[in-house]
Amino acid sequence: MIDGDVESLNVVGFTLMATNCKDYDFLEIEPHWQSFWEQTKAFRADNKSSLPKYYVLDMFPYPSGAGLHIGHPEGYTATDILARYKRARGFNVLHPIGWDAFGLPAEQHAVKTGTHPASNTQNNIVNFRRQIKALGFSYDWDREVDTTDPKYFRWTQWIFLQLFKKGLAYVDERPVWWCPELKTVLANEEVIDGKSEVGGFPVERRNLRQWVLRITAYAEQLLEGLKGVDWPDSTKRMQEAWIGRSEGAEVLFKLENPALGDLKIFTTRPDTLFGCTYMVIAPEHPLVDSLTVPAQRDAVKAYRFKAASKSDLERTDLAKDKSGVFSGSYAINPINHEHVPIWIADYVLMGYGTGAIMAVPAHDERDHEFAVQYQLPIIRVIQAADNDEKLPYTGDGNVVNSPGYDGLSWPEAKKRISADLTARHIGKATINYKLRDWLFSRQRYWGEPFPIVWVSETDYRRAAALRKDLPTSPVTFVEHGVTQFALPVPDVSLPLVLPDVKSYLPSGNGESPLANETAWLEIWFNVETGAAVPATQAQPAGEAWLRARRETNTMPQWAGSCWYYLRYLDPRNATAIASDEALKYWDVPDLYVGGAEHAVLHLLYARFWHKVLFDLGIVPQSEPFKKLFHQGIILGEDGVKMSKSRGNVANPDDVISAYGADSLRMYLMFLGPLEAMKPWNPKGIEGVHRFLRKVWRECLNEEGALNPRISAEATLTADTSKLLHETIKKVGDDIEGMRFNTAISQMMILVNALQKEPALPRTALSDLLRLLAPFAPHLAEELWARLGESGSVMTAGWPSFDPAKLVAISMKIVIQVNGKHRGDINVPVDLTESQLVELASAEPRVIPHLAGKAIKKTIYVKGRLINILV
RNA sequence: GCCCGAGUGGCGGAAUGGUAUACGCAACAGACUUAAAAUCUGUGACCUGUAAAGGUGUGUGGGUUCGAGUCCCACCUCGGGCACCA
Repeated sequence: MIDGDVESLNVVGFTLMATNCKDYDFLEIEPHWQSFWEQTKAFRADNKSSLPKYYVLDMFPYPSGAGLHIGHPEGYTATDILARYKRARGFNVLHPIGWDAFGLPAEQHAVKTGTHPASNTQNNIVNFRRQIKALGFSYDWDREVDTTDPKYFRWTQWIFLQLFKKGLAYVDERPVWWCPELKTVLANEEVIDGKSEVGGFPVERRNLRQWVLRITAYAEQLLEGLKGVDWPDSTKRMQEAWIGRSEGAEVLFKLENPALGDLKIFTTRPDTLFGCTYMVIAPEHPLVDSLTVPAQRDAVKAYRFKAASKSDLERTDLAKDKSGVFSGSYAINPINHEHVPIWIADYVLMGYGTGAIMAVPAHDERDHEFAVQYQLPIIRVIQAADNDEKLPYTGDGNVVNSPGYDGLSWPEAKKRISADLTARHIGKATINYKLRDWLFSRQRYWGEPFPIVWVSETDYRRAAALRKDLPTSPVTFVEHGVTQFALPVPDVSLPLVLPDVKSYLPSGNGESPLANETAWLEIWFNVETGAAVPATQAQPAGEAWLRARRETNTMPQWAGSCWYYLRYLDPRNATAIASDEALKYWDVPDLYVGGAEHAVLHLLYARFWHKVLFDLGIVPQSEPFKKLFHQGIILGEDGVKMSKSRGNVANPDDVISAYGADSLRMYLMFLGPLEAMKPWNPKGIEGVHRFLRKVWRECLNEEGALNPRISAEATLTADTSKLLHETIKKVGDDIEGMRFNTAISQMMILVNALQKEPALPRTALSDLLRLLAPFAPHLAEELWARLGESGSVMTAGWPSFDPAKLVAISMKIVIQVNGKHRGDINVPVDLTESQLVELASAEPRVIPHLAGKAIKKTIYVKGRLINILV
């Protein structure tokens, strides 16, 4: 439907029209109201509004062929309740959905069937959309995004170009899984026990040309930014551990052979420098060859070969046994001029620090294990406070055996030694991170193509003269001895779409299927317009035309999901990722709900991109997700993770046809705390379904007409009236605190009480339906209309409670004697403590416990309990 | 190994340091019905006791407190994350 058509629907007439079913026929009611919401565009969010805004975001799904998993509606129901609640509270709510639709399964499907992954993806999206709409979620469907839509990924490519121009993207050789039999690169999940998932062929590590993003440049900011966000502590800690900041020092060790220069090491414990008895360098360290003496050459060569053939996984699997080989060379400890042997061992990683360490076996467990195995000396330099003689000792203590520093506490010694090394120009305090740069390319078809072409050095110079937007230092890669230069396509030529290919199989030489599309690949390229013609044709006339080869890598699935929350703000904008006004008005999501499995990667990558966009002045804030919440996993009936092979999968479609979407929504929320892991119980849904039917019967009689107990003049009994106000308060508080299970319990308690009322005021039911509407919106709409209320229940606002009604005239006081429960009494609220003690002491159950004893002390907790100590 | 989180009826779970087991499921008994379904009412931790009542109970053992499921210490079990990070 096109904007503006809404008027012609005669919205008012439609609104008042409920179904006329006699009993709770959810199969008729739910589609009816879904189509009402859709046709009236009831959930459209306006980018201009005087209302306060509320942006609530779901992690958008990957539209798999299996359809919606029961875990999807769990989180989606939670955010939908909040969205509907906030609307009722007068907020302009943005609640969008979309599809994270690039990815491996669609590509594998294409390889198998030969059909374009786009068509399979679209089929899956149609199915997902149908399922999500059947749940009655209040998404603004005008803002739907699809990461595989060129109008969307145009901006994914554009953001990549901003990173590229800022010097945050580069090309390097990186190891990937390679299957010689299949002649293809495999993803981690396609490798099972060292064999390919398809066919079970052996796989190996092989270096291939990859795009890498310099996320390490943002390590400090990514760490710093965590302090200000409202996230689960465990997630923050995981990101902190992933970034892995550690403070220490780089120290230069001179080598015995001065011609070889210095060996630079990183240590977090410069205070233990006197305890260094040997050095270790990684097998990949550039100095390995020159440090290896002739007598050790064969042993080192064999060791290096063994280490190289090990995957990262194997290297860490073998973590228990230390292995290594002596190089034959020595380094000189700069602080005491001792000569220490240099070993080569794979427990030192080239990718961390400097790939070389000073080993202090007395105070490091790994060094100690290694030293024991190879009989290397061990020197204690930290004395344990309790004189613990056991080594290795990694606790606190004072420095010993360190002339000039003895007696200092280790942090003090660390400071002093670092300073002394700095002064002598043989070391300096440094910070290291575990965080690695982000491998950002895949040798696949179904991903965003890189908006990059490769040209010769001469052509790059010509391009640089015509273009002002190239990075300060060019990105290059040496292939077959020739240096290639990466040239970005002009922004105006985006999107760079995927060409159709004859086969979705990889090229066979480690490149994506795109490498086989010669006409697309080898081109004459216009550096100013981005236009291209196949290189087989004659070179077009003009300065701007260069000979180029397109980049054949595509981007990983993360790319599209790194910024989708921004696109929702202004999804049809053709000139920017979103307008400045939209970015300012909606700001970042007020709440982001999704699985904890994304605690590190997605959330870290998206934060990285956001910070880059912030530095470029494109977004107005430095963190994308203010508040984050993880929903727990829903397990199968057997208490085990749902999986097809176990046959314990619950299908939302089946549940909807048996009980309705409202029951499913209610049950998912009633199951337990949203963040908890909980088993699915098909019987349990009966309970919430009965509750909804009970609500129906409170409103309507068996003929579907108004329940005769309802009238405008009726009043509730005092207790139920108080309960109604308590419920209004509690449901609101619980929704804000995301405690949906207890909100539902409270509504059940209220309805149980209403059932016992002789007469029902219409206002009480109107309040109840407004409380229920975020949870069971279809039923609430239907009953709202049939109760004769005007408009949609969603526009009726949130009911308010009267604090005065919450105050009781009498109170129940629990009596304790010596902390033990001995009954309770109902007393007026204005009773004093001494009056209360007097009354309590006279209670038949209490008397025997006080008999013959003097009251020593009484403790009165106002309105709750009196504890008498004897 | 290290870092988190969690252990409460037959089950899912509830409980600002203040009546442990709300709400729901399952079960049992009863009402309505020719019958069933639906609906309604009631029962429900353990030990002693006819009962009234008393005692014991939130993974185990200690502690703080007038009072602990809740706070502190140690341990056990389960779940999640990380894993030679110098």
